Amino acid sequence: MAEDLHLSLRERTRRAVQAELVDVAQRLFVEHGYEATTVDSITEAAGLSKRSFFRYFASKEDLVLGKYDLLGEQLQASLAARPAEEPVWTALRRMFDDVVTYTGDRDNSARMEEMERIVSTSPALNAAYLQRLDQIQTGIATIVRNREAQAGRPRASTDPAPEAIVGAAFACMAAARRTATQFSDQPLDGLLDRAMTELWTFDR
Amino acid sequence: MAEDLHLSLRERTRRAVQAELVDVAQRLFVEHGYEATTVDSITEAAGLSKRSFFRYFASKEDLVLGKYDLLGEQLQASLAARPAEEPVWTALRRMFDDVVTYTGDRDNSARMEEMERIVSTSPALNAAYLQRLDQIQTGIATIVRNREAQAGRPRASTDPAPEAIVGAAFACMAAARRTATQFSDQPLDGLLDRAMTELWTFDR
DNA sequence: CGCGCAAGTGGCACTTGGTGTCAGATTAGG
DNA sequence: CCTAATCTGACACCAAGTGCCACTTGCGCG
Repeated sequence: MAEDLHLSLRERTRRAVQAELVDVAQRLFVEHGYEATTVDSITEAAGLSKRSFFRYFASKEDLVLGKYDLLGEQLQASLAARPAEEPVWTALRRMFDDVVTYTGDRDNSARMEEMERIVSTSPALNAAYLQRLDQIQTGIATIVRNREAQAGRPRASTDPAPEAIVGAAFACMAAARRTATQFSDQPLDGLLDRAMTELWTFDR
Repeated sequence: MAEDLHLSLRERTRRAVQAELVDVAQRLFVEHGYEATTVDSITEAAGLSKRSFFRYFASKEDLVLGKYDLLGEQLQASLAARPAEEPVWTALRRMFDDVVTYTGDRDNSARMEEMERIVSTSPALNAAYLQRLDQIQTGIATIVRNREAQAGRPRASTDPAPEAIVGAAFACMAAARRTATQFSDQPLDGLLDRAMTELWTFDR
């Protein structure tokens, strides 16, 4: 990792410990399941106290879902970088490109799938996951509002449309992801394209 | 309540106790907040043991969110009752009519709003709420699949569109609800109509 | 009517996630 | 090298659940 040379020793060790904890925990989760793996057993396996564990992660969930905070910022940045005159739906589709290529990457996909199975297995984790997705959507929606204003189509604050279309885009993503995990031969980008295109072909 | 005369005494007392617990708990939640209200304080105020509380509700969350299970079945029934030749989007809009009129009812709206504020205030509750919504959507999506097949447009199981459109409809509902709670003068049905109509007017 | 069984209840101990506190070790930086 | 900020482990503590057991209460049945 060459991207954190500028960080202090403390920060580097902190990240190293954090990564190690995620690694150890993930192994245990795969072996025994999320709920059955106690924080104590993780700390024991990693060789630090329970109290210190909660200094690295706010909660057991946070250890699994922490990366999604980063994802949110990444998506926001991607959308903000899109040209203002681009249609909203297209911009949202392009915004997803990062995560699509990331999950398509062979190196990460194995770990990712494991984690995904763990998340979808545990009700508590799944709930927390949906919560984070919801927060991300809220952030994206305000960017869409800005875009609309910038493109000469200002939206009243009583107009639910921006939140609605962002929610629709994420719904397409969720549907595509679920289908992709169920039928592992289907590539995610194709499914996402399909979902986001077919949505408009429904008759109403 | 005249609808449970046929139930046994045990079942009736059970429901009565359950309702009473919800009532007592809600009062405490409003006064002190959800997290700050312990199960012990609820059981103390209601006059039964903690152990029995968990025989009435699987969890503290369940006390607040239990009714959403009912809502899910209700929505499924509403959608299933819609004529098969009706466009999907229209059917989904009509499906929401029940919940719209229910929340518009002056009697329930006060309690409902309180509960909604409690749910949106507590992260844990909010997460569990989203989880339940997600499950409801999954159920609705299979019904949409059946409808499509029945209307002579069978969908392959690798087609993410049904989940996507259901998710889009629920996204509109969520956006409308949020706007409605923020601007209390705006009626929910109008906002929902607006969200579900405007969604298609976005250029792409 | 009363008897026996199923179901409901309370009390208690226990597990697990998570927090407050404090005293001691470690590190940064002048 | 010394001091102040930071990190750590240990311990006590709280709240949400669960398992277990003894006890009571309502229900069906002869």
